[in-house]
Amino acid sequence: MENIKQALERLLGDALCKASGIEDVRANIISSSRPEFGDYQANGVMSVAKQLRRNPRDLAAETVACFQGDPRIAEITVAGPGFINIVLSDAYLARAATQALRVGDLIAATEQPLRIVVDYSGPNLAKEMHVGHLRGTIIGDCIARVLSALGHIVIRQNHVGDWGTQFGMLIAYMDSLQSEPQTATMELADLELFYRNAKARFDSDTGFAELARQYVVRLQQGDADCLRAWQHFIEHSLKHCEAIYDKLGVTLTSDDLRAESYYNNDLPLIIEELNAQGMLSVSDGARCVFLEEFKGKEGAPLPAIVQKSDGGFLYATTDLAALRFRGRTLNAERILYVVDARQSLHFQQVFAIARKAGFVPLDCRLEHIAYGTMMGKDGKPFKTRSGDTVKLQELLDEAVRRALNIVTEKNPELSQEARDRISNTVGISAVKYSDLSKNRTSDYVFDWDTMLSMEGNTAPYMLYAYARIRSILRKQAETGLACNLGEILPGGVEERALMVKLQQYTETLHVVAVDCMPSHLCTYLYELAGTFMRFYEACPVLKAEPTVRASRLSLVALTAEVLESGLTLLGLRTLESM
RNA sequence: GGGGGUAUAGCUCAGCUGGAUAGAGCAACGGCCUUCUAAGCCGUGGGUCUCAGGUUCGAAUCCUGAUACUCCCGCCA
Repeated sequence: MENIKQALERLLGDALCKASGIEDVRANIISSSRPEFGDYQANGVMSVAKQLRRNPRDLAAETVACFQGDPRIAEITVAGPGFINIVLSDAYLARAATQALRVGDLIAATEQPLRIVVDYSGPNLAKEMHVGHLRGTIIGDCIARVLSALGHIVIRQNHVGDWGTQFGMLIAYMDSLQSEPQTATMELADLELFYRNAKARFDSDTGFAELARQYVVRLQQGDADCLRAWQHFIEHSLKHCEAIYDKLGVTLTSDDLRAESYYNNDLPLIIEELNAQGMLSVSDGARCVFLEEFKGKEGAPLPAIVQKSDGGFLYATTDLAALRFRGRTLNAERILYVVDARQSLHFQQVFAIARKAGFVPLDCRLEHIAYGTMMGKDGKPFKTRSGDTVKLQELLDEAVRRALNIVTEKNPELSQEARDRISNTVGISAVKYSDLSKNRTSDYVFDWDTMLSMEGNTAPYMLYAYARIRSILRKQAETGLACNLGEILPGGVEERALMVKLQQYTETLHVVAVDCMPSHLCTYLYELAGTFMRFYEACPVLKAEPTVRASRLSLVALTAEVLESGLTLLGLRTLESM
């Protein structure tokens, strides 16, 4: 269904076409930059006027004259050098809010549902998840939730790293501990330690290193003992991931797993197909694909290596196999790779090769949803003092601990159980929000205080707004007085502002679905919460006279629904009280 | 050497793709709890949008150049 922004774009676009005599011009509608300019403004007239060398104010006036009128619009005026300012009618806003509350469909589904593969999280199972895995996991999860809510068919793919040389080393090490099972179990409990110990042994003990290499070969040849050991290790490591997903509230399940090893048998076929199409070249013994659009130094062609000189395959090969699977078997129409921005060249190459080789249909959209690198406070790539990464588990524990301190300070009367429950939600939400609210594409500075801050533009602010709302509705229920929810009436400025904001929820989600920027949803929800807070300060609900009370209660109920929906799409849990 | 990215308030970041007086939060200062949760609300101060040019009615946004930081560039993922 068309939202108001789309409707304005269409109506004023038509008017602008008539006034200018040009087909296909955009009215360029945005929500107004300042409240005195109305609710929406059209910025498109001026660029068209420029094109036609016409006076922009005259063209704006003509556009308004050509505008056929619409009951949803109360006022439409030309302003400044050629802006068109639009004020929505109070009656329409109240009616739209009433309708949304009554029917409960806050989100207008897309008119063109697509099969969309979202590849995200993809941790390396050789190690424990660290803070660097946070972004991809929660951004991907948010995007998947939003696309799904808009009616797309979303296929989540967790492309975990479970294959390659390091696994030979790890299972060789695990076997070497077989004689002391207790040590093995203990070390496996701390994957990071296990990896470090294995690596140390690998680096210092040449005999062990040789053994590890043999394990890799045996593993790839399908040796049953090796596979069993590998399976054991993978299952163990996956439990770590699942514990994190569970704690984070990420929707990924074991059904979404499609590990690197899944494509193992496809890898030789990829080489064959590329070869059959004449796309392969051999350079220094390695099999490469050279594409014209990628140039290295002095215009020299830039290779993408798909098979090493020793016959081994590389991650480009695996990614090609995954693309082929997604294109041909999953029948994806859009494929999103939520992966670190540093891999952008890699994906450009892989996408180009896959297209040329016909692994994916021509009209399949391939997008690298790149996110920025995590930096230290010094502006250099992030490392702790000891040179390690911060485990994701540690970050989440610290977040919950800090939240508990705050909860205890603010609400000492609450039971231990209640404080634990609240601090768990507040702490985890704060971590997720502080990441989601930043521009996905920029690098970001990892800092405990920023990451775990709970004031201002943070998840706790929005959870607090939500809890206040629930509290009003609870109090109303406690009075035992009947109050018919449903009819929302035009009200004062704060109520009006809230209604305007509420009906912008759908248009926000459509933007997020296109650009895959969860930060836009964060900004919207933050503004919605702020708008509600101002309404809350200015407009008594329960103490208002009956007609106004019923209307305000309905508005409050609708705000609760939108906030709850939006926070859920961000992947945050809500609280009834805090 | 080639290519990509970033540079906005003391700090962390927005800025809807060229629009109106560049916005938030934190930090600082001041005001608001006998009224639905003060994790809140209102107000004050804080800016050469890295620098230098250019394009035009109009630039933080586009183009050119410079500087700083960062990432990637044939057998790791």
